[in-house]
Amino acid sequence: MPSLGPIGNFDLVKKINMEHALSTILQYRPLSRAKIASLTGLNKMTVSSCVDLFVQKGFVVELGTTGTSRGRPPTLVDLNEKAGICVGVDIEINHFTVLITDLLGKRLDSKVFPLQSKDPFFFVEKISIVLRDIVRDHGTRQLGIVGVGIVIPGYYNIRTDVVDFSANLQEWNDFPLRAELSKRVPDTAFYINPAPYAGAMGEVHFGGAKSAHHLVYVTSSWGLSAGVYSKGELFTGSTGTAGRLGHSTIHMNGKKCTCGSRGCWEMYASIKALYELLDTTPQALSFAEIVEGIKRGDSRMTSAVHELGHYQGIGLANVVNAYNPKVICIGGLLALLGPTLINSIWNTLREMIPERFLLNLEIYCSDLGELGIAHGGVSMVLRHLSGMIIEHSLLEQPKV
Amino acid sequence: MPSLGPIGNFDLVKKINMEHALSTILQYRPLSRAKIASLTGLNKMTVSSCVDLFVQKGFVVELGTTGTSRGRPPTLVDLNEKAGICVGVDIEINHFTVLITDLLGKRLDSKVFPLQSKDPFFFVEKISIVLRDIVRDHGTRQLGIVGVGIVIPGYYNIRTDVVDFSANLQEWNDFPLRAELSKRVPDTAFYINPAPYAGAMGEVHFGGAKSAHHLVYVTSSWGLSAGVYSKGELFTGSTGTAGRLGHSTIHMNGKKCTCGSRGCWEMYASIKALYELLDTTPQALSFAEIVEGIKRGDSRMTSAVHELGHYQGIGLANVVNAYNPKVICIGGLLALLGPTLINSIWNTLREMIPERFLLNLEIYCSDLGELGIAHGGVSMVLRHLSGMIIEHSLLEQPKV
DNA sequence: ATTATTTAGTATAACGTATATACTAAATAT
DNA sequence: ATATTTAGTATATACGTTATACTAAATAAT
Repeated sequence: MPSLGPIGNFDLVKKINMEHALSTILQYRPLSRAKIASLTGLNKMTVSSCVDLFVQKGFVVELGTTGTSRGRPPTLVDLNEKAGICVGVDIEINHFTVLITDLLGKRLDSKVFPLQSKDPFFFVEKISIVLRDIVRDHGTRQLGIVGVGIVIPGYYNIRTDVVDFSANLQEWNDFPLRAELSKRVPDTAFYINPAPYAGAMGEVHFGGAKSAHHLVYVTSSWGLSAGVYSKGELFTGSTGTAGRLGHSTIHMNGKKCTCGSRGCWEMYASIKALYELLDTTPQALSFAEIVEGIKRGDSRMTSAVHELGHYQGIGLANVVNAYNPKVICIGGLLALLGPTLINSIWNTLREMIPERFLLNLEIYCSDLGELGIAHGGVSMVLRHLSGMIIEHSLLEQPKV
Repeated sequence: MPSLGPIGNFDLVKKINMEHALSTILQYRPLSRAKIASLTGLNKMTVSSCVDLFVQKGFVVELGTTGTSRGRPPTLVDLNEKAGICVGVDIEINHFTVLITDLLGKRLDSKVFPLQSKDPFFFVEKISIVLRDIVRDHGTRQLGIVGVGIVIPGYYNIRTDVVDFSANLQEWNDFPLRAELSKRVPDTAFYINPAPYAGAMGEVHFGGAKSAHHLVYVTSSWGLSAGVYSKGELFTGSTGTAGRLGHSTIHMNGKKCTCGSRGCWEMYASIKALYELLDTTPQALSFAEIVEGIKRGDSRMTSAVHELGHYQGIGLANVVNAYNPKVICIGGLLALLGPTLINSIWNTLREMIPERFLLNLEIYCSDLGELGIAHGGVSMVLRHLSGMIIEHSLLEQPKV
């Protein structure tokens, strides 16, 4: 049975219509009250009462009028993007990145901090200091810190609310990340997701997959894993480890993997595999040099990437079969290989899957760059923006 | 952006609360109005007004009072399961099964019809006659035919509304099944889904996965494919072919498959593969005899099933990684192999996936039997029952 | 220049649903 | 026989949407 949500009453009606009005503003901003009414189907008065409340609380601002057509010129309204800030934190093995944005997701500041220890408490202490500074600097805004999106290099158990890594960073296993953060930085909303989930959300919000209804984002770097976004929300599975594709088998009895199994996709289609194909090491040949070589048309590197693309294609064929996405986005370092990679992926896909099942599919490489995953963290926060604004708007409403 | 649904007004409030009341009746029936109020959080008067409307329209009946506790004895109300009927149609290659149930999904009648031709029009004409008879016999009930759930041996494109098979039954490709059915049997709701999707819904509604939030149902017969049920709804993908796992690669460069690719799961873990392992044919050794042999403890057959289970396990490990389900249900003929199969599946899973990711997982074989898939078709209809009852209840409401 | 027309937005009263309060109904416990 | 408890109903109230009538402010037409 799908859960039924809240019961119907005046509160709910008000909230639903505020949500309609606000979402429309966020999507079409700036626009007039009249436009909101026609877009949403809401009554003019309903729109006015909602918008006026937002304006009164400072979440929405009235811009001037702009008379283009006939009749009384409309008063444009827009989100007050300064009414609060969002924070995205991208944790990697040796460092973490903190990104601060306004309510539109525009970068205000970002900073990289080294992680000298693999102890999760070391990270928690360090980020707490950073966050407390941010709260001090921005806490006076109407909304203060809307939330903090934490992106972790592994999985987070959404049932038990603890970290669920396996191989790398074993020290983090079973660490109650949210609880430890909340203890140190109270009254702050934390949203925690694995990197590929954040990547998917970032692409939908900021990247090339805007408003895609069915997206699979594949982080391809030293490891491989996927974030699945479907019909407006993440597909997490029962505990939050859906999309753990790096260790799915594409070649049983194949190469031994660090995870203990054999023939994992990761062994054939990650950067590690690329270096094996090139029979060299990152020390001898940096990844940037490979990217450069591809652009130059270096034949040895190109053919290695083609072979890598073939293996990527085998795994992505499984992705197509499993999730039937509309869009596949390649993220991580391998995204820099661009069309060279994509082409050979397509070649393999066409060999493996009947044309019929490929008609509705696009594949592209992310171009959000360095801060892409941190922006994904911000998008996890922005997803809750309208709910938070509505909550604040209904707070302390003076009874007449 | 998640779509925002209807705007908030009195109609919506009424519908939401009717939905709460009715769903509670369906789930806890029979029960009193007071109990509905306490379970839903609705006001007593709200519950009364909803229930009274249902009773007046004949969808809900008042049973007698049952005084157990102190105080005025409650009046129990229950769904009037005779207020309409549901139809499930399970199409297979050579025949189709029609199941008629009451509003609780209880079998009223079922019948198997041969399919002498592979022409989809042949099927459509034949089922139309059957359905028109059903309409004639049951059309007078309050709801008439709530809907017809059609289960097809392949995929259905939910974007273009046409059949999307590939290899088997190529004649059906691009056939606009819903349109052709609606043309012949008007004013009837048709719900069309592939067999594994229906299987998943059937298990959630009638089988061993009741109210599971994350289920993957794997039909294992001559082919393999999966239906994914997550958080109260099917995971369909963008066109409706998600879960096409029979042709996902578990052994690249492996056995050539009928689909043109190589190393498909289906080549190693289906009944076809079992017969290859046993080096015999269905003519020489029926599947029923194999099932019998397993129960008897026949060592040759048992070891073949163990090996089959190993290959099933490899594919199911990929299922666990991809979808992170709480429950995996094995359906189709291989479900009859029961614990023998399940045990070796578990052995392989434990070799391939860290214990941490298996803690929240159950695997079982479906025991819904012969009519399981047809019941899945019925569950596709029942999913719309409360909505349909509410719609009918609000129809022709006399204005005061 | 004046008037008609068009579009934006507001004021006000009516509508309809939930809800609180007071009530009746019907049982058991004292 | 009375008090108490629980179920369910009757009635008045509260409140957000909504229809109607209105004001505001622009352009187009005369």
